[in-house]
Amino acid sequence: MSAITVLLVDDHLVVRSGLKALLGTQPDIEVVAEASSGEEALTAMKVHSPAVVVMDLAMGPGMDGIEAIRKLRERNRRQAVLVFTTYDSDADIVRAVDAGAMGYLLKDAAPEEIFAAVRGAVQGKSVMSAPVASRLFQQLRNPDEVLTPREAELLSLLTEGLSNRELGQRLFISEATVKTHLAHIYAKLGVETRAAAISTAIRREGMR
Amino acid sequence: MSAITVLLVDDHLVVRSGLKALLGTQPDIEVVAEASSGEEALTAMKVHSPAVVVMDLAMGPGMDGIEAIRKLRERNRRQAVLVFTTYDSDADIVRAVDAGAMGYLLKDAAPEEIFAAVRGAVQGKSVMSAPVASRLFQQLRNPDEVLTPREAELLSLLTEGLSNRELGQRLFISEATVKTHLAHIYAKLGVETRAAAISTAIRREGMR
DNA sequence: AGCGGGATCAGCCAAAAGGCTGAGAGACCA
DNA sequence: TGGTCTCTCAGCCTTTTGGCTGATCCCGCT
Repeated sequence: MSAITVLLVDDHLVVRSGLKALLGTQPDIEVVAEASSGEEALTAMKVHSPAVVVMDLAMGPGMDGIEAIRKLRERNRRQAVLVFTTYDSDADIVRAVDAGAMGYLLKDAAPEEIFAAVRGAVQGKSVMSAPVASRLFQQLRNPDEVLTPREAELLSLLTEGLSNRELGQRLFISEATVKTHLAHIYAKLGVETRAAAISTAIRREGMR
Repeated sequence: MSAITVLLVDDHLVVRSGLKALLGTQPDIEVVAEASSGEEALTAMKVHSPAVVVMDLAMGPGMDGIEAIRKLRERNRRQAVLVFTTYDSDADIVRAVDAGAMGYLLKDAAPEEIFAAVRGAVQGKSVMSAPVASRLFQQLRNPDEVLTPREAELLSLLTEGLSNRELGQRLFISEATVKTHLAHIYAKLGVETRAAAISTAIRREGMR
């Protein structure tokens, strides 16, 4: 039987090289192409039609990983896309799965985990790293932690370093209301201070 | 002439694997050991005495990269340490150089750049990626805005959302001293509040 | 009609943060 | 030796933030 063909997409040559070396040790897996951007990935896809695409989410300027996944899936739904990234950001996980990713692996995953994910992907199985899975479950169990649109808006401004007064002026609400929203946001994020809120917002929601 | 011996330190197996594959293509460079944490690096150092250490700064829990560099240099100043990391954070650059790093490369560096850095390091030459160098130059032009190593360290912890008290405990200094440092940091960053400091630090320094 | 969630606001109080001035110890350098 | 820089600390005062309770309004759903 023929080997599983794989396309690697990552803007870091070192990471591609490492993945290629790791996957190359498996006789039933073959890396047939590499790409360093979303655009390149789409081209390589047409040329090689790999069975599985292993892709980093963060890819410098240009098309980001999520968008690339969506476009790949639009063109050919048979291809399985595995996300392979450094951070287990809540927002990214949700967006990636929503865009059609079959699996979500972290870069510190064990080689066996990566091999299993690639093999599973071609069979339509979904594989994800333990930390990623636990985050998803936690979100499903605690819908209470989902921010309302207004709260999200406020949090977004908060990450720009505004004071309560400034937030109020920007959103045309009183400082008291700002404080109420903030209290709710802190509770949902599980933090006590605005500094921690900013920090976790940027880290876990990918806000910039 | 014998090959340049190298120790790789990175918590991601994939990255180590990739670096090893890349460096392995060069006849005059030999990867003699790998480590996935600062602690492991110190041990590997004693056993193998490599000429060059290539190390990631961000390494999960435990000893961070900066601390590892400092300890490595304490034990043997002949070893050249090259930082090999994803982000070109101002604060990290200052701290790494202060700790004794010989070079600072980004993970999207070209292979030739990496080879040149390794070869340069054993000859005492300092090599850094273009974005890193330009940051340093910019800082040299505006010395007033350059954070001291201690300030950079504090700012780094600040972005994690700690309070003044926590910062003091973490750094073994009084809260008064923390406030003094913060005042200086705010002045240098051109902000008035800690929230704004965190925000600009993360945006402009690529901190995570 | 009633109920719940979201958004809005107020007041009170304690804790945290920030602005200011001053100052000592140690390192480094001219 | 003197000057400069960095790191350290203290006290005082104002502003900001956070925790708490309670309240009104609107909207959508039952």
